[in-house]
Amino acid sequence: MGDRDHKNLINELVQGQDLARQLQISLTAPSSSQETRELLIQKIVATFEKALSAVYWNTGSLDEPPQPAGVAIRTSESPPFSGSPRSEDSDKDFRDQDHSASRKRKAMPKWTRQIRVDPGMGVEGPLDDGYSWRKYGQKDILGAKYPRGYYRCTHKNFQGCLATKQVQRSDEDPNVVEITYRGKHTCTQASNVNGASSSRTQENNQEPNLNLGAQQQNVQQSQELLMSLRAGLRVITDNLDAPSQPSFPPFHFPSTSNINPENQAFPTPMIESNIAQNFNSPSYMSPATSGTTYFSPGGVNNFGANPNFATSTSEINDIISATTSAANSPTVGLDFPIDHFQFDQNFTFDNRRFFS
DNA sequence: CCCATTTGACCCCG
DNA sequence: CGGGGTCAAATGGG
Repeated sequence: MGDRDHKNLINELVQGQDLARQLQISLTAPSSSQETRELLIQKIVATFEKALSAVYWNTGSLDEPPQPAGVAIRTSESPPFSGSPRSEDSDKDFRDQDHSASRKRKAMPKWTRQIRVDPGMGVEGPLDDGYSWRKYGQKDILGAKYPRGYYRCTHKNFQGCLATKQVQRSDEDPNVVEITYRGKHTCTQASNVNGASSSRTQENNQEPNLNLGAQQQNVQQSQELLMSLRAGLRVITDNLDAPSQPSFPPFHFPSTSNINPENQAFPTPMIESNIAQNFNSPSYMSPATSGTTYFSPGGVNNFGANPNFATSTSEINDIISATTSAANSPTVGLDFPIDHFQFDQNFTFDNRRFFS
């Protein structure tokens, strides 16, 4: 798979190296602010995330051939998909699609990682992650003390990005959040950097390596259009949505068929991170204690690091609210400090443990 | 007014 | 059946 993946991997690593150096310099430079450093760190972490995910995807495909899931290749796996267009409205269709979708989902590789969030310093970090997620559910899990939150890529509808993640706080260590990712992001995430007002402008950062194909851009555009159309229309977006394949190298899809880009897994990076939410532990924690954070990598092209937390403040709120809700306190201020997070070393990939 | 989250209902799967 | 995951109407915030 990829050459391209390989390249991306290397690029990420190089990038990370470069960022680390910048950080190094920054540390000795009195002028640099703490903020700057944090930003660098964030970027570095994002870089690692991307690199790791690239590795996961690749290894997954390599190592787990047997697995139907096919990590990387969808072709094999999903039987015949028909196009799955989705129209949001028709439930029926939806459901049917879901079936197929569910299959696909199952097939999709998934990996879990634990992130420890220590309450420590207070930096508020916006937790941004390069991806934006929309929460679509929360459930109490059998043995778990904390509820599990379900998130999916915000762009799912328009770009067909099937990436989802589940966030759950660890029972034993409240500071640890377990995040399970499924599916790869196929969407383009724009990160807008400073934000100017809501610009919809998406700039593209440079990053030569990964540009999305023009097609993707188109996709985005269409997406935007759709967005602009308010709910109400049910457009048949079927055709529109699925976009993504263009730039992916490995295979192209026979164009004729519809689109279902979705399932593929390809090599591209993805990742992200988020926040933990659910904290409602009975035992309430002092504000300081729980933090959740996370960040994540950027989408396909940008590097993730954007400092902004545009992603979803709501998540944060959720967390907070969840946390507090138990206690019943009205929302407290937003932030709590998130300080730093570190990854635990374990990753699991489809049930397998990846590295120590 | 718009939209993400909330939350209970619903569905699928084991 | 029951658990886990998703949907979708209602809710609340900006």
